[in-house]
Amino acid sequence: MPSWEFPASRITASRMCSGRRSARVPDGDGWGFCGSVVVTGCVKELKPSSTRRIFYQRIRGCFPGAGGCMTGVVAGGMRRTSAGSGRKKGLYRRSGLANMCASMSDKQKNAISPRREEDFPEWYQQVIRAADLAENSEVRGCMVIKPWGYAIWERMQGVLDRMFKETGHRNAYFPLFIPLSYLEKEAAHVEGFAKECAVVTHHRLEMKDGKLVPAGELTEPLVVRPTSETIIGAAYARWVKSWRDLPILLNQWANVVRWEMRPRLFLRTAEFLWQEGHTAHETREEAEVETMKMLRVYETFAREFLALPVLTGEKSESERFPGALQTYCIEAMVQDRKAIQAGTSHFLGQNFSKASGIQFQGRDGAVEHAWTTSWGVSTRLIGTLIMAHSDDDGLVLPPRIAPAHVVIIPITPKEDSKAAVLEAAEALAKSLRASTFEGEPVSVEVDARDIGGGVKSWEWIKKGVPVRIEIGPRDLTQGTAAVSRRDRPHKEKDFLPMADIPSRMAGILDDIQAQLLARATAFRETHLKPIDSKEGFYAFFTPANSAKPEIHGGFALAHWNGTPEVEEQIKNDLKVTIRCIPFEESPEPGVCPFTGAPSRQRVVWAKSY
RNA sequence: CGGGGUGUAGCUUAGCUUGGUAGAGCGCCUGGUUUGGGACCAGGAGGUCGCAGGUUCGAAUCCUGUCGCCCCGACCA
Repeated sequence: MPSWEFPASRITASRMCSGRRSARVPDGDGWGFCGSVVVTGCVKELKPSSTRRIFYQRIRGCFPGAGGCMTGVVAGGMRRTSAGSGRKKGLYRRSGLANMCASMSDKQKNAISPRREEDFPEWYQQVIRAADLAENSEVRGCMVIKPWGYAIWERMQGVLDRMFKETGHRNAYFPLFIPLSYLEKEAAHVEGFAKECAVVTHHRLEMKDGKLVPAGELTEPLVVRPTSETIIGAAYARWVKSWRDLPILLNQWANVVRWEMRPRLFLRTAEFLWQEGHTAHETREEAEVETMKMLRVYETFAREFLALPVLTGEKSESERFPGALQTYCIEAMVQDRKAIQAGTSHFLGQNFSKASGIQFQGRDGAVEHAWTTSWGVSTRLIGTLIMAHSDDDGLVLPPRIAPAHVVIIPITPKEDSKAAVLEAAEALAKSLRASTFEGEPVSVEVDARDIGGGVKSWEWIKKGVPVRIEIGPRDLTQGTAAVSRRDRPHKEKDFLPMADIPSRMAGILDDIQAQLLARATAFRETHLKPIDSKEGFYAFFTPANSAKPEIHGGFALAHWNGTPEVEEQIKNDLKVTIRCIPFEESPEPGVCPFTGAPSRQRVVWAKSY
């Protein structure tokens, strides 16, 4: 086996025009390498104006024993060999080529390639793939949520559902299809959702020339729900007659469809899973209290279970839910310092009750419109979780939301001790399951598959299981087991007395949970900055390398004159928006750095998902 | 919708300029050796080269059309 030497520092990740993951090296010759590197096509022109045409060239080397292929891009002199109309295969051909090879001494240090700082969006996709959470479906924008990903969602559902019940809500289910006319009822709502609706126009298929074609056109098209305010509003209108019928406090777990232009797994998909709470109240105050109460539920859930410190506040007018009077949000910062709206709670006023005719006779006998709210979180929380905590070895799950707390990996190098090791592993699993964490039995997986121990460990690292326990023959004689934590470097392991492990597990899990929250909080604090000048603001949000922006920026706390025009300008200039107007006990007045106009308080600005 | 790319096995892809039996690595299967951190050896399965026409004795390769996907923009609680 040859050894692989390469100046790894000179490779940086680059998103090529083909969209494939690559590595980039400076052009030049003479980088020695040994082994087979397969050169494929040219993908990007480097210096079109140079006398010698230089291109980045995508290369791919397959290295025996590397456990995978390496991709890279190398610059070399290229020539264009053919052109013409139509599809061009083999447009570019290799003529000169700088030698290159990826550093194999650097291989497998991390499970995920590229690393976060190299290419955050690509890293995100690779984490999902490595942890086996989900994959893209054949229908653009839709995803298949695989068992491990769905298990996380089920955990979220379980906790949230309990919290909703504790706050007096019950579950119900409303139809997927909404009559087109319902959506027309609320003007702002139409405006907000019309552009991304899937519409059902037929109810039958007929065979024509061997092809199935839609037939049986509907008299009124049906919209696949992008959200359910209108159809639930229609039901509430039927149900509410008297003030005694109020409040109605319902939630539904459902899928919704919004035809997104640019889907990303979990973050923005055409179809996604969520819960939507819809309540109707007798008074404005009651509805406002409800809106805020559910925001607090989300905030608590994010902090206590997902280990996500979230900012809470109100959305500016331009970010408000279409049809709402006020939209409140929880806003998280993820590791590329961007903001992500992780949940929203809307005070809808009487807009929807007027649109749907939710009327009741009040205590004074007068007919009034109900006051409604809606609030929701979605599978986007999974994406948020991934981007907030995961590292270059894959997913990192907070124990309180992890589908499994512990995985036990029996190490069975010798046939004669194998049975004893497996038995010990099962015994430990049993006693662990008898112990509790947060009032629930500790959930344990025993991975007894007959494959290499290293492979097995890495699989669970990538899946983000909080605690791994290895048990081998040596442990049997010593009465110990090797305990590793996902929040610590993967090589680190504590040999704990096996008998102590069940009683200590809850403490370990608690500590991991706390560490993740502390880490995420410290990260956010580091990248949350008060900014008072326009120059400082623009500098904060301008990457040093505009061609391939590095991770930069964060949350800027800046004053604002309160007008949408300023927001619009900033958005156009920097792609930065107001994420929320934080709730302030005592707002600090100041001066809008963009206009010089007076400002009531600082607001949170950031780039966002 | 505009601009730019791309399509060969589950994944990453070679082959195309110059037409002649479709190759590789990873992954997968089988057997053996292994196993305390991403194993090795041997054997094996897997491809109507996106689709449809055309040129040709012969097309992954040339031509025409078409579809999908990716990136940038527009758009987006």
